[in-house]
Amino acid sequence: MIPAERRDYIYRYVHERNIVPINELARELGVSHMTVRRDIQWLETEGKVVSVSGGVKLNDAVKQELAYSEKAGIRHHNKVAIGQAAAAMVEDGQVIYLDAGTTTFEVAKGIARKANLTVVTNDFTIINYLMQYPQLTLFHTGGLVDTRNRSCVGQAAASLLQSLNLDLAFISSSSWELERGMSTPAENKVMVKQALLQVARRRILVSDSSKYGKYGMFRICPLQALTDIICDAGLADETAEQLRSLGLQLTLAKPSDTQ
Amino acid sequence: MIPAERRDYIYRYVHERNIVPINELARELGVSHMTVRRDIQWLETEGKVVSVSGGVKLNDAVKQELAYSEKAGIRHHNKVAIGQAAAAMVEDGQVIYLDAGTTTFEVAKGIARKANLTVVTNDFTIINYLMQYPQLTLFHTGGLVDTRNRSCVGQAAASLLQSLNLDLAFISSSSWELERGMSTPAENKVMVKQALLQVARRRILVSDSSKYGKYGMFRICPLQALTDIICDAGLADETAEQLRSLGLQLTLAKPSDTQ
DNA sequence: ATATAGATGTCACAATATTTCACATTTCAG
DNA sequence: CTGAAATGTGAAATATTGTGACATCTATAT
Repeated sequence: MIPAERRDYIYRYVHERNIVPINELARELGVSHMTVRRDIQWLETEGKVVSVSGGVKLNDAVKQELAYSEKAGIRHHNKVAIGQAAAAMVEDGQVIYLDAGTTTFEVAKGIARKANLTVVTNDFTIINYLMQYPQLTLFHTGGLVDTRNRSCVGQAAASLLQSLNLDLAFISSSSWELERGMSTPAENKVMVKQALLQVARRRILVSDSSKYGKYGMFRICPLQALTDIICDAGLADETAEQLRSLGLQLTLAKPSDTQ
Repeated sequence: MIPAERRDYIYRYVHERNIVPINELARELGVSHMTVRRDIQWLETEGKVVSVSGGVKLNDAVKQELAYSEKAGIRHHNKVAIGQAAAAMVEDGQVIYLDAGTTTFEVAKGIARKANLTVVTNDFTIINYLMQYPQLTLFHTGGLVDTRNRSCVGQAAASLLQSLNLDLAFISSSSWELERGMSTPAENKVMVKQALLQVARRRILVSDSSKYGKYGMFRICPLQALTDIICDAGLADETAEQLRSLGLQLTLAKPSDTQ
């Protein structure tokens, strides 16, 4: 059985069963779990399937909301550390923005119990979570709903932001790099992030090191447009040096007492 | 059984029984109560389920602001009926607005499977629910978050609405009356509803008869500013007559054969 | 009100299980 | 035979789960 056949088989199998454990696929196909994993990775980049702990799941349009939660597991330690470092920057009485994403969700967890904060976000999961804390003043940007990311994008979201003054903006990014700056594969996120750069006093990229060096089709800004970057310790020393020489305040967050 | 399977199982199980004790789930699944709790937490952040003391509950009719007497009793049947009558008005390709509230949530359920619709709302529970249906184009108004109602209010929400053209606006109200018109106890809801009246071609009040005759401190509009009213059969004949004589299209929805 | 028991919920940590990563091995096409 | 692609292996990194200690809530009796 050649790889393409096997992937096809997996895809059909998952279609029938909705959720299938990796072990079952490996046994069924008579290959090692690694082969199954690599096949799943392939199918995942095509968006046909989502991997979950222990197995794989259909990416039925109906179940797309899960894309968010699946991502939550990946590089989780680093995200938590970044979130904590970010939360430590926040002071009483400030107005802060949290961009859509799982890393910023960790920031949200870190600031939830602070007093006197105003939090603006375009993310529904974050709003949902923060609504539990009645001492916070919350603001949602609104706009066109991006189901995959459970957030709002587009002109309407950007307009609302432009009418605000923000102390801190925690900006997420799936791709950033020295030469090409911050970029995204989705056009309608561009204007939201650009609006942020205009209205926030301090503009803080929160992104784990696995995103460094990637780039998407749409360019948002050069890295100099930011004031701070919070990343995990996985960033190359050389890169860290270069970022600092651009005048950026770089924080490398270490997962606390991890074993 | 892998985690994703188990969560799926729990979700479906809760769907059948509505409320399920944690112990029962743990026994049924052969895992510890901690695992069940963590699964429930997961489902909860997705808004699929709500945890209650000792167990977990379906999040279909989630509405904190309402007492359960209203949620569970006869009123609920009326809301469902109103929702269905409202959904029947919606045609392919339209742009519709759903106001925050439990009655409009019933409208959302009724329209979820239609094609080619654009739905605008200020309600987070509704957006959350409708995100499951990828064929819909969704828009959220954004604005200041009203935690109690899980929705957005205030100037920012109103501004966004003013930049739209709506075919149908389904408006909820906790108090309406011939003389005093539609009113609300919360000031920052006023401008949202007034913006709707300006931009929607057809302005439809969806409200059960128990709200008729009440009034709140802030006046929104006289009833003539509306074009339609959908209510349940509990409205007095005389009142119905009067409303119709104002030129309003009045629909009295009857709960379908359900007991 | 206060005390108490029993149920329920939270937390930290150890025990398992899964996933990732680097690299050795195999397969296949030319 | 050779190089590239595909696969398997096992150790290390991460995630998930169960356990038990402890906190909190609820109802009842004093």
